[in-house]
Amino acid sequence: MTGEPDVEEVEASPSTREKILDTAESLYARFGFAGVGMRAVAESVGVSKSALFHHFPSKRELWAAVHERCFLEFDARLEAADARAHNAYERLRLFVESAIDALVENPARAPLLLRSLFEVDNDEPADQAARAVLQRVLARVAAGLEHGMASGELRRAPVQHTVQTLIGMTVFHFATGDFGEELFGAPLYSAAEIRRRKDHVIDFIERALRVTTD
Amino acid sequence: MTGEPDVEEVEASPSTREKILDTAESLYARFGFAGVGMRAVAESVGVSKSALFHHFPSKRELWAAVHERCFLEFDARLEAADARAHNAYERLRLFVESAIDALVENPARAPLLLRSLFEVDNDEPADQAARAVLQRVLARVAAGLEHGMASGELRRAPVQHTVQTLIGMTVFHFATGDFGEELFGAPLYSAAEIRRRKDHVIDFIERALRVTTD
DNA sequence: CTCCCGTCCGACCGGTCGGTCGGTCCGTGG
DNA sequence: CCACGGACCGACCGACCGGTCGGACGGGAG
Repeated sequence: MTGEPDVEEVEASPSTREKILDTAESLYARFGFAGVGMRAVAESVGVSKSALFHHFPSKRELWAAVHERCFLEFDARLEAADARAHNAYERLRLFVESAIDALVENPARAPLLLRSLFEVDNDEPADQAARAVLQRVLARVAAGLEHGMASGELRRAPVQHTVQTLIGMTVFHFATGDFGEELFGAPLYSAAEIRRRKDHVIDFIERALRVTTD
Repeated sequence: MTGEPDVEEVEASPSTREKILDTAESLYARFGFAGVGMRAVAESVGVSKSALFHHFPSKRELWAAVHERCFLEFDARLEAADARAHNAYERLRLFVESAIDALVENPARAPLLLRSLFEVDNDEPADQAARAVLQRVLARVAAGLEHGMASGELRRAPVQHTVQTLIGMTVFHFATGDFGEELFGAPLYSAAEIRRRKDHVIDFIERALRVTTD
């Protein structure tokens, strides 16, 4: 239980395993856990189903691995933003910008993250590690908000509700792929539309949360 | 009363069909289309699978019927709110309150609505009717925002982005069932937490969108 | 009474699901 | 040279999938 025989990533075959994760990521993002069979993943990667089970012991663990990798990337972005910020409001702004950057860099991430937030896969032991990373990400955002409110830089508001609102404004928006494009009549992930989303979110949270001292 | 003109629904068997819709609604909300088999629905309702196919010709049409019923209820709420409002900001506030009321009345509605917004089931002919109702709901919200901005009651902002934000603040929040309760440490659907959510959303949109004339 | 029709059922169909198994191929170390 | 182990494959398993079919049951109309 403490430490597995083989150390972390052996990195012996970066190709196949990573390709499986990439492929499964986009498939799970589009169709969800139940909507994607191991055969579909294998065929899409270009390997046999047996090879897939050679790299991941079960479907659930593949799902969990995909999520954990996604959350880790997300966490790294927010951590960098955290360190770069000089005050609470700037931290909040950087959180939003880098979260959207991370979401936009890989269009599968938003739907994937959204699914993990509202689908009832929890209490699954295989997902535990990924859940832990996700909790870390959310705790970082909550801590940023709490600190800003305590110091008077941000308006006092229920922290968890604000976290939920921030997720809704960022993750949800970029998760509405086809529907969103139909609503906007333009590609959701174009540079112009991304910039507009960032500006809108930042404008919203500035008016709603920032305490103007000048 | 003897020979009634059977224009309305025959309503001969309100029991079974409605029970199927209710059961399928909560199952689809939790596990999605691919995650719920017809056997599971039938067993949960307490009828045979054949009876299920007697009332709905296919799984896809059951899915569509569940969604259409949900969206129609939603649309009725927003229509009532629309008629009750005396100005643009009050309309917006009533939209939020009645949307949350509709979401809270049946905990399956938020996840169901969320799924239909970001899952790629569109271009399915069976879902067309439900999609149309959904479009009507969104058009109503967009029209309310546009009218308010044109009359100067609301701050100018990209309408579609604001619609997305409103959905994110309401639907997404109540769709995060288990996860949300874990985050809040309290039942998401308790009266107190619902009130808090309403207050938070209304506070947010007031600061971000309302033009104060006084 | 018979006939019909809506409601519901058990049994069954071809196909797909996650997962297993035996075995092949190949690079590496002794 | 051979032995070994990781990567990979085709064939297969029982369970389950959406959907069909023939018939049972019961109440209302002729």
